[in-house]
Amino acid sequence: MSIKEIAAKLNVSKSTVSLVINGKAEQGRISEALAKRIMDYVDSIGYKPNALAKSLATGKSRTIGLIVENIGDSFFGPIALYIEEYLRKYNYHVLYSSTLNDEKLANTILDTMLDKYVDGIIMAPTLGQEEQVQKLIDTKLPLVVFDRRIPSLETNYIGTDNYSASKRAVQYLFECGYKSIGMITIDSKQVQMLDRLRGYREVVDSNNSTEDILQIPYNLVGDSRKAMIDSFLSENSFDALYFSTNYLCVSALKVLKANKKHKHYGMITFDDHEIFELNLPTISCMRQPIEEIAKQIVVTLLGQINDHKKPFDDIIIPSELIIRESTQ
Amino acid sequence: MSIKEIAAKLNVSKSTVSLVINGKAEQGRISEALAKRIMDYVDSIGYKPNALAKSLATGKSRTIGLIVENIGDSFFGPIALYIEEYLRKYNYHVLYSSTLNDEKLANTILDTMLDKYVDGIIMAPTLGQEEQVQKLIDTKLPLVVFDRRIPSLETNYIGTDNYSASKRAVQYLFECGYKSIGMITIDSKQVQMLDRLRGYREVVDSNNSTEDILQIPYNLVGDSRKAMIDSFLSENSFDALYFSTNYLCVSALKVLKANKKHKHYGMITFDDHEIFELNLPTISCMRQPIEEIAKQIVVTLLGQINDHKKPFDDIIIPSELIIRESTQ
DNA sequence: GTGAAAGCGCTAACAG
DNA sequence: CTGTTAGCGCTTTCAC
Repeated sequence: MSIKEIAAKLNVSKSTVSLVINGKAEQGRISEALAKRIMDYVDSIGYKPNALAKSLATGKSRTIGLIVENIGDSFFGPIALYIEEYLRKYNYHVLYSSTLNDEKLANTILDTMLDKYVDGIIMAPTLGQEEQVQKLIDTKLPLVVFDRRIPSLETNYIGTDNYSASKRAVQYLFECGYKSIGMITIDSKQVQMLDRLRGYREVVDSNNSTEDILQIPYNLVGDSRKAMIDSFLSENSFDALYFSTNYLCVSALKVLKANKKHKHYGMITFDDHEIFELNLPTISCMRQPIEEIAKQIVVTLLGQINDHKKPFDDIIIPSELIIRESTQ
Repeated sequence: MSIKEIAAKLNVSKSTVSLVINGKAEQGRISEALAKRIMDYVDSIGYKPNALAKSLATGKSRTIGLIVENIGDSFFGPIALYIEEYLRKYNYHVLYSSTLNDEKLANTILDTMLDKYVDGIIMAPTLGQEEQVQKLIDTKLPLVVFDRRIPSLETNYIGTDNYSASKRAVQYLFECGYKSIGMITIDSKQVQMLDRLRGYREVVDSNNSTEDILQIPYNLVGDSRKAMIDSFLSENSFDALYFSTNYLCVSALKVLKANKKHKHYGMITFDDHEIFELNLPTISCMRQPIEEIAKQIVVTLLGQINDHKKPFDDIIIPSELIIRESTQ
């Protein structure tokens, strides 16, 4: 049933029906009686406007594009859930895509989202997307970048305090009495990873200790990754480990479990994981407040949508040190 | 830039441009020279058609609605990732929503997806959605139900062999020499849970053992759930435990870790979880082949989209018994 | 107070 | 071979 048919049925014009349906009866100076008659009929047949036609006419789709690295992982999955929940409150829907850190794919995704006329985009960009994202910014489409900043770009950003949280984590290891701390991270130019690395270096230096860093290629997974970690542990003699992200720590736990020759290390990692509460020992970490991040993302995006000239936000939400058994 | 402007610029008509752009130059009997001239221009200005307008005109949105319980969890997250990847190959996009098992919310979500004119829906229904889903089926919109079947409905379904996999799991515990097996499950009418329960009961009976079942309310989480498990363990004297799903097992592991008075149980659970490989002991499970499930969902949905009269599929993908240390 | 009409950008039948 | 035309369903301005 379309607005046209309703109009025909009621012997009024399309525009009258449209105005009433959209609560603009007053402004359209429709008589109360007519408005009620229309509303009653509309309700009785359970009419639903065609969102597509509406979007085409208004230029607003009430859909937000969400581009993450991997919707199935323990960081982006929950983030996506919260984002969806907050957006729903404002009657927005979510079109999502995972880039799997593939720059080409990420750009294709961005293009198709623009085709679909989303009202805004939330993204954790991959490396090498500067140019595309700059173009996106130039279109003035409301945009929020999160998790991984692209330093050269001026836009809204929400993320955690990677550098200082990293410092706090490593400093805490020293305070626990560990003398020599190895770091395992991803061999990536992603800013948040570089910041975490920088934090580690500074604290190690200021404690007059020596750096021991293992950088693992991003796409090296499974056994090859474990093998790298295994030999890193064998060839060095630190007494504690710091991981730049949770899945590296999980890999290391698997290595430690499989190869009993390794000693016990003090351990702390960036990002929490359900495993860390159950492992023996339980694992200390710097936890990002995921729900808060999601909330700020939505608030910032809606702010931009409602006022295109709003100055960009740059919101840093501190991570929290969760102390468990691995740092005792 | 719109098709109209291109037409004006090139002094041809809109329809000519439209045909060429959609690769229908031949069928529209456009001269090769003209087609090339149009394509060259279109490429040079990087023209992108407005997907909204196209959808309105064709009635196809190339968007699929995905409705799950929780996009952030360890089952639906990865499923969503794979579904998206397969769908992308066919140039479809995904509009997703999490129901959090709330029937009202689930129905609202369904409604708004229909408004957006999705070309098909993939859903794991909540309880109490029979009526709504039946209406959906009546609309003939391509639909695939997965994970949780609604027995009264005739439509496409993809899921695992809950009943027989459950039997295999429990039987395996008996074969390992355990005599008395407790089951911890969700107090839910969801078919897959009932099937798993039924599998347990039958095997326990056929082994002349006794049933010991703890049914936990779905929305009881955190400490209250753990408390229930704790007292269940204290009040009974089985030597092995069977869990109907992974997060219940995770809760139990936390209880066992916290309360050292409990003995060691043989354990097996439905659904794998990254934790199970790392726990001490590692946990045996029945693993659902997530990628295969996602693939079949997409294949089935696309089949239905391409041929509305295709008979419904009902595909059961067997789960796999993963034997680890907890059953030794 | 109400309705006619133009327009959002595209498709597709049909006429030349 | 190519262009005209009439929609898709809705919004919104402006004239009556």
